Amino acid sequence: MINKLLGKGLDVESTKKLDHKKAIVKLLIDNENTIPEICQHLQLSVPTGTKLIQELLDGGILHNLGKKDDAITSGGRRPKLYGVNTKDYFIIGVDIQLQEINIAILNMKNELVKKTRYTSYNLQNSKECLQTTISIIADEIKAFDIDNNNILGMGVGITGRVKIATGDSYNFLHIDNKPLSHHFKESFDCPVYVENDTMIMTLGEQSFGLGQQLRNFVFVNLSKGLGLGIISEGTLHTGKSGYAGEFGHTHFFDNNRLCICGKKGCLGTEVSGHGMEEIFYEKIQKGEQSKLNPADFKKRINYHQIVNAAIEGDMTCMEIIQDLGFNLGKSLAGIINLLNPEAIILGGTCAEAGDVLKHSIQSGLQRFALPMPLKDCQIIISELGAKASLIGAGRLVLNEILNNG
Amino acid sequence: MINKLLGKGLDVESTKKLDHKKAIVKLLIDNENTIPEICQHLQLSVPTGTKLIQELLDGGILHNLGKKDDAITSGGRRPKLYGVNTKDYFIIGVDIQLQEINIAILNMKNELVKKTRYTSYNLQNSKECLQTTISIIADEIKAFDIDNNNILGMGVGITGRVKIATGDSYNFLHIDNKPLSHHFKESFDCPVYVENDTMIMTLGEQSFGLGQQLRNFVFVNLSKGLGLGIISEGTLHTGKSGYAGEFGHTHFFDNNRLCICGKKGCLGTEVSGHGMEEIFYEKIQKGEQSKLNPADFKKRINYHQIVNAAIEGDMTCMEIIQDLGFNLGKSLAGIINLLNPEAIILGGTCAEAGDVLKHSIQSGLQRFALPMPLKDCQIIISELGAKASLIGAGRLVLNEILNNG
DNA sequence: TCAAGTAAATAAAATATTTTATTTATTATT
DNA sequence: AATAATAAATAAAATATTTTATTTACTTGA
Repeated sequence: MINKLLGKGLDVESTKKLDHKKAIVKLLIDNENTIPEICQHLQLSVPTGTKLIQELLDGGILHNLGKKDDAITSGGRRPKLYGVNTKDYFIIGVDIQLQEINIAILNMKNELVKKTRYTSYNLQNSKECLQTTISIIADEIKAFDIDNNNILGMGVGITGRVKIATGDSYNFLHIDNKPLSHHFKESFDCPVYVENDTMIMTLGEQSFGLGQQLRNFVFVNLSKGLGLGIISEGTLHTGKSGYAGEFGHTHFFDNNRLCICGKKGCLGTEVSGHGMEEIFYEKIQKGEQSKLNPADFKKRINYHQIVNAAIEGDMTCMEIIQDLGFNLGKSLAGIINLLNPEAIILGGTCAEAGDVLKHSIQSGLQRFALPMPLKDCQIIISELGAKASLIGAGRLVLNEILNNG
Repeated sequence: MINKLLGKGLDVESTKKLDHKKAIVKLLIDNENTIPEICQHLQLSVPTGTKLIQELLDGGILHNLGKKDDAITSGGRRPKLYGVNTKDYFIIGVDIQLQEINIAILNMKNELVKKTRYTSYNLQNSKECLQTTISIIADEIKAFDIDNNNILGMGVGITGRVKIATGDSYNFLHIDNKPLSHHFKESFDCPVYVENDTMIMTLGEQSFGLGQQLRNFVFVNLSKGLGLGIISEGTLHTGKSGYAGEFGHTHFFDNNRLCICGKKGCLGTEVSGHGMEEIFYEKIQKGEQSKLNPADFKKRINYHQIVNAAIEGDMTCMEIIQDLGFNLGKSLAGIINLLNPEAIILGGTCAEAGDVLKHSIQSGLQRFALPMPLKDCQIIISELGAKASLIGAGRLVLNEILNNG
């Protein structure tokens, strides 16, 4: 699909030309630009740049956005602005969590056009679940009424371990011993890329706001579990098999809590949504008071409720968040010493706790990180929130089709 | 200098042509190659490749190495082999440690031609020490009788925090508030690049043997202190200011040992050469026996002696190494979970302990790392040993002059 | 409002690169 | 040893790209 848009028809185009075209599109995803700017950026002469852009306009992938109206100028002919076509081609972003699934339609600027959240979802490693998942996505695509030819690709973020090279999700939807991407490709007939949720959120942060400028940062996904995404020298660090970022299983506590990984004392046994719930119930058992009284609820109280109660000032819940934050800070101190990042971006559902969490993390950092790298590192609460995964999924597709596709 | 060799004379050469030439030289540093191979690798046609190579031969930077004699062939004209000129141009590698300084002459293949070790050296942050250092290096250059025009550059690895972008070493030889690279440039009149010793050793490992093939690995510099170098997705991770790798200051112990960083419980208080010495004396004080009897030595017993005694079977010293190894393994388990590296390369002077160390590290890893990433990761003892810094220093210079210079 | 100045876009000329064809060198086979 | 097969190196023709010059479009300031 993308190759047709880039002008690769029956006659073979040189790889170099194709690479240049991809580079132009990649550049225009994040910034509208003029011909001279584009040419300077790509080290091309204006005539060749113009020719390539003309071909891309003919292919329909780029749009002429009219003349640039710049307030500050020293005179001269006003250049035309070019940008990607945001109206005709789309990417499907899918975010598969344990108890919900989010589906987005993104345009070529990696902007969310539509986003739907299904909360009555239950992720499992079964054929039925795969079928349900596929039909939910299919319905969403149908509802938006896009021609299949206009779908550039699908990006999928899923919890658990994932090998991006093969599109294999090991923990969930691993059916018939085939990669998840295989099943999705069969159903949707477009390029499909699958990644771990934390990785994809990290990509989302990288393609948005502050993250764009940062060559080295760390994204903390504090949800039911605890994961970490690393942007190292500008690229997502995936490691040999794509398993990087399993921060929650660092040995940290001398506690006796058994982790899902089979070990004891993992950071994630206390520093995670799951850990918050465990600790909450222990506190209640010990007789501590909270506005969240288990007797008032049919279901087990979950970490979302604890976070909200803390925000509203509930002392017991606040304590839980603050203790968690301090320990997270203590452990992130090691990360700061190790990676000297420019920022730590706090994301995941627990990041909604906001300043309560941030300040306790900072106390932990202050105590345990080296002063020099600590000074280099900002602590930021993610502005993307739940959108991070979907934007990241879009970015994953754009990266892949414009690098290798 | 390098630009003259690359053929950049009075007439301006295009950046693209220069980039191609640099890419050819970069390729030929590690492998001798034929024209067709080079052209395929760089996506160039044979005629253009041939032309560029001819120019590089004229410039004297490349050599024709005669016909390739390949045992396995399907017939056909035998191609000529080309490689970098290893006879006329050199790089100076300098490795500055607390109590010794090593100076090497390297050829363009990043091979050690000559190596000299000065053990009566004492690194300090004084003008005198800078003067001594400069004259030691100058003598070494004079002794080898190289024309200054034939020195491509100087790479310097120094202990302590270093900002490579400016060549600033903060802890030592920081004189007149000017970067160390400035002082060296003044004295030696060639490009000078300064980096932290662990970083430069990591580069050394990357440019040698197994390291060349690895996209993700971690180098452990276990000497007097404990540092870590990270190759992430093929590039050295330096972090925002170049402070990355301060693994020794991760909070790890509940001990009361004060670290030089001012904190207590740092990993390096026990897991490091310095820590080994402290623990040794505590054991002796407690009445434990060892073939190393402090009464027999005038000077304080140092970690080199402890490592050697352990190798020779001394129980007390063996215990020290094994305890250290287990704790190092436990802490590296976090690194394996976090980075999913293909290998951990053990270097630094303590790595001479060899299998005793390796096996105890592996017990720690086995207990605390996640099985999947652990399976991905080999534990290797560095084969370069003390040469790592010098080879890394050479690689640093080659990288810099062939990327930006 | 009109020149003078500035910069983008286009056209023409000059280079550079690639493709294709040819020649040369080497190996394998008869 | 002669010939066919194979692949490198070179030469010639075909493309592509860049440089330079020219034209067009817009801004500024008299």
